[in-house]
Amino acid sequence: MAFSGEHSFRMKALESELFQFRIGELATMTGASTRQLRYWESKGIISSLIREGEQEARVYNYKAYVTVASIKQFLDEGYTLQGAVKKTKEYQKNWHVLHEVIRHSVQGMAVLNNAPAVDLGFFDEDKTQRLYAQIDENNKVKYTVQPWDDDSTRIE
DNA sequence: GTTCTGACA
DNA sequence: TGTCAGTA
Repeated sequence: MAFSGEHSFRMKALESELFQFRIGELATMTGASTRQLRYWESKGIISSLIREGEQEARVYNYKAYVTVASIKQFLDEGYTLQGAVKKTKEYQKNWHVLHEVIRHSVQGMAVLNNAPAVDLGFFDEDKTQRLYAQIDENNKVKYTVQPWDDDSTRIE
């Protein structure tokens, strides 16, 4: 059966400089208060992007989000701020592994057998097969390896 | 309406 | 850390 993928879009890097938010949004996203975010920044635990003046609104990037989300999680688990920061730093050393795997794996959406699928990229070194993930009626993830067809319609 | 800094509890 | 004040 020939592969008939219809790639609707390609995911841009999560760390894109376009992926930014202000303190209120970051607070909502992570559950941390704006007071905490400012306090942590004053302690050098987190950092926002460079501001023109002190009165300018803070802008955070994806890295700040991941850091805050991690600290907040450990805080909720009962760690002190100091402990949560320590834990976060320990994991932070290895985040590049998760980051690279995700960046190289999830390449976008595709349509397989008339059903939505996540394009997980090439399955083999020779780049002849591609891995796709789909979910069934019970939301269980199913993986499918399909021969890569260079002639398939693709939107870059 | 949102964010900023500083101050008080 | 929450909250309120007075700004920008």
